[in-house]
Amino acid sequence: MIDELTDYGIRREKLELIASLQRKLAGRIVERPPDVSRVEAVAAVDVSYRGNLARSAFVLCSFPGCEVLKTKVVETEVGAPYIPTYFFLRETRPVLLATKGEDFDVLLVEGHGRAHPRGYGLASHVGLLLKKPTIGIAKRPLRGVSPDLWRKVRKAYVSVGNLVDLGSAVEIVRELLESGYPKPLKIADRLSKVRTHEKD
DNA sequence: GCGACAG
DNA sequence: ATCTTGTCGC
Repeated sequence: MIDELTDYGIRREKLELIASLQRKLAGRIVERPPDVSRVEAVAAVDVSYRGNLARSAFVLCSFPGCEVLKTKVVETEVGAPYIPTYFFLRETRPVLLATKGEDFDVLLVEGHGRAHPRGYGLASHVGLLLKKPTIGIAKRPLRGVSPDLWRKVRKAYVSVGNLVDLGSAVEIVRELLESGYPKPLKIADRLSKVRTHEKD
């Protein structure tokens, strides 16, 4: 871990600054119930890694019903290491690249939103940057985070990213479940791991 | 005593 | 996440 930090030039002081930035930006997250009846398209993004390459898959589904309307896969260089609670440093770029130019009402992000030590995970960061409703979906909770900040829906830990409230997030996620996990994310996960290059 | 922690 | 064989458990 410490090697990775030095490799990427991220020192402890730097992380402290980033941590305070997260606490500051957390205050800009808007938690309110969207008009779920007007949600027609839900998107999801997931990222897989191979060496120094990050492969992001974007999936757009109808809502309700969850029929796949569009899929896309893009690749970019990995720019940061994975550090617990600083996951957004590594995955924001790949996620934004995948959603660039796309339209949707709600975005599902693989990772936490407010269910984070500083109330600001990847899903919140992406939601703030895109100014769009985002929901954080994770397979495990982060240590020391209040249970009030997330809801366990089958196999998924759901939390507010931005522009939604927890109740609505849960309501939306419930509609998309397939074997206990949001279908759009399952598809994105699979697509992100699909081979795109002959050399694979 | 160290480390535990989204992907 | 990714690397990787067989193996323990629901």
